[in-house]
This record gives sequence, structure tokens and C-alpha cells, in this order.
Amino acid sequence: MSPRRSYDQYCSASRALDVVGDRWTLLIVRELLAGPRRYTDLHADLPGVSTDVLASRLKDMERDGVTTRRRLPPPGAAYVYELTARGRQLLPVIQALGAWGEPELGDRRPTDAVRAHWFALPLLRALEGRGLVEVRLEEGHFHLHAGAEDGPVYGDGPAPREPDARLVLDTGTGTALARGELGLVEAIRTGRLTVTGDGPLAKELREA
Amino acid sequence: MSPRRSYDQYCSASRALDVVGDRWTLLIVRELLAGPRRYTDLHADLPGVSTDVLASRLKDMERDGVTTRRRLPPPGAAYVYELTARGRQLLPVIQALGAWGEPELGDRRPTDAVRAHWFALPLLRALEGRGLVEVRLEEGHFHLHAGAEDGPVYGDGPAPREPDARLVLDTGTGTALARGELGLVEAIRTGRLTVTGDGPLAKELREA
DNA sequence: CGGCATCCGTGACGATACTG
DNA sequence: CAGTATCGTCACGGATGCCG
Repeated sequence: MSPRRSYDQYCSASRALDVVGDRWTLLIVRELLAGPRRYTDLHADLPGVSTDVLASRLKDMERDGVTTRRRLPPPGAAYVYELTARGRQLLPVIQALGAWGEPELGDRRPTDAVRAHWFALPLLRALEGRGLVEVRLEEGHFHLHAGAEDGPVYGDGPAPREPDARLVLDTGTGTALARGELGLVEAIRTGRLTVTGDGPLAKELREA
Repeated sequence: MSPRRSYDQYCSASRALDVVGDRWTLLIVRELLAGPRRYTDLHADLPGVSTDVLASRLKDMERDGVTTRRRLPPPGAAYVYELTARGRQLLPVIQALGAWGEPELGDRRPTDAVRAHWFALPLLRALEGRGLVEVRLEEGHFHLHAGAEDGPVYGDGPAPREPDARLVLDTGTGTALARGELGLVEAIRTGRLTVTGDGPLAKELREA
């Protein structure tokens, strides 16, 4: 276990970077915002990270109170990594980075990996934490716990209970939203994004 | 010039990290939020950064549109580095990191460097962008352009014009504010932070 | 097969010295 | 003052092996 490298500056931003400033760390946090993940899943959704770096980061993050390691109950016993409450508080950092990075996104390069739940971040920002929403894309579907105080912030697959609204959109629309070229209300109004459900949130979105 | 290393993920947060995720980059941004700086000043206020890494980062940041390099008019001709508008938009990223890092700050370690203008970040957050404020600490004084759309976000030395309020506090109070143990209104109410000036902002702060 | 640990080549980093 | 040059070290990325 390497003693943590520090910038040695009495400044809270540099202290944050001491903990989450290493390569891959914040992307691991982004993955774990989708809920508990096994080592192999993390490795599969983070192309390019080497096995030893991933293992080392997960150890460091556990030591620093950002993640915990837990054994799943049998059947299917395995270790999963998940964010602590402190780790989930990194969401605003990821969101600020994501907002700033929108103009850098541009067109998808052939070398770029894509995962369906990466579209959760821009949608989460657009929804500003107003309930449980299920989202369907060609790449797969996921759900958003917008405004959840505990537990995962979003997750793969269908919502764990009846969602407050369901969104259906195609990849082009998801990309335009991610790039900030299209707003949520504009996407709904032009029919590129369909809202179903009869809860108050679904109605509010359709009327917006 | 090295071709930029990328995570190659179609996600705006990872694109942001492609640009500002390298070691030292965001701390250079934090320094430049205080206004134009010469190479030597940056090197002096970032203890531990090596000269070649600093030079390399400044080149990369200029290439990526985060900073510009400008020659000061004589006398005192020298090159200064400053943030572009795009670079200044990184303030929310620094603020989110700073907010998250507050619990990590703890007591000052003997190896920690301190600079007066690093106290600008927590104060800027507390003031929420409500005018031009001059701050005096034992370590030195600086000013905040809270809510400035163009130009530096804060700066060393006195305010360039008559400020909307002046704050005087000691190091312990500044540290408590930076650690999040003390709120701005609480600091004012307990007399640990003195507000002078007769503008509306100064009055509002005294009455809060 | 999932979850690492080990090894190795390459590149990034940090310290010092040196130059226009 | 503003970097470039050099060099040792460490972090990273890729591959492979081990062990439950």
C-alpha cells in the first residue's frame, strides 16, 4: 500500500485532488454511481484501464472512505464495490466536469467506447432531481434515482419500482442531449423524446 | 508536443478529464483564476511542480484553449499566462472539488504550503457572487470579483476600485471558514469577521 | 471464470543543472 | 526571467500467471 501522494497545499480543492485526482479514479466513481459493481464489470466498462491499476485504485478508494467492498450473499456470491455516502457526494464534481466537457464532446470518434448509463449523467442534470425515471435507448435501458439521498444515483436495467415517468429516445437524441445541443423540453416538444406514465412528473414533462 | 492522451469514452465528463485531468492542471487553473501570472510566479505558488511539467502543462492548456500567453507591454515586459473565457468556466469544477474536499482539510500539516488567495475560494462560495469584496488576512490581502463574467475571478492585493465591502479576519477564522466548520454569517455574528464599508452589500452582511 | 498479483516496456513525473 | 536539457524514479498500460 503506497502512502498517499499529496500536493501538500492547505487548500480543500487540492486535498480533493489528493484523493480523487489520480488517473481513472473519477471514472470509477462515475461507474459506481450506477450502483454496486464487480471488479470484472468495472474492468469491462473502463476500456484501457489495466488490471493492476484498477485493483490499486479500488484499494486506495476504500482506504480513503470513498468505496466499500462487500461480499454478495449466495447464490452468485462475489465481491462488489460500491460508493459510500461520502463517495456519492462526488456527484456534483462529476456533474461540473460533465457540464464543462460538453463542448469538448463533438462527434463520436471510432475509438470511443459508449455505455448506455453514461447518458444518465446529462439526463440527471436536465431533470434536476425530480423523481425516479426509466430511460430506454437502443443501447439498453437504465433508470435515474434523481435526487436520491442514499443508494445508487442511477442504475442499469429497469427501475426497481414503478417509475414516476418513462422516457424513450434514440441514440441521436441522447447524443444531442449529451452534447448540450438540445434541451430536454425541446426534445420532448419536437417528439424526439417520448414521455409515458401518468404520474405528476410525466404530465409535467409532457406539458413543458 | 505530445498528442493528447484520451480515455476514449464518449462521455463529456471523461472528455473534460482528457483536458484537465492531468496532474497539476486544475491547480494551475486555480492559480490563474486570480488573474494573469508569470511563469516564475506560478512556479513559486505551486511548490513541488517541476519546471518542465509546468512548461508542458502551460503549452497543453494553451493548445486546448484553456489559457493564453501574452506579452506584457514595457516597462516590465514579460510573458504572462491567463485563463480564456473557457478556462474561467472551470470555476464550478474547482468549487465542487473544494466543497467536497473540505472534510479532508483537517489541521494544517507542517509540510503544507499556504497562500492567501487560496482562502478566496471558500469565501467566494459563501458570498455566492454578490459584488466586489476586499479581504484582509495576516498572510496578505486579496479581493473577490464575485460573479464577474469576464476577467479574473479573484486577485491578490487591493481591489481595483472601491469594493462593495471589506472583510477583515484572522487566520484561524479563515481556516475555520475553509474547513466548513464556520459559516459566513456565524463568523460575522460572533465578531470573528469584521465587515466595513457602507454599500448595500456591506450593510446586508452586517445585518445577516 | 472472477479477482487479482507479477513482470516488463514505455512514458510521465520530479529534481537539478544549465542556457538564451 | 523563462524556460530547455538531462536523468533517475515512479506510474501506467498490456500481457501473463496464479489461486480460489
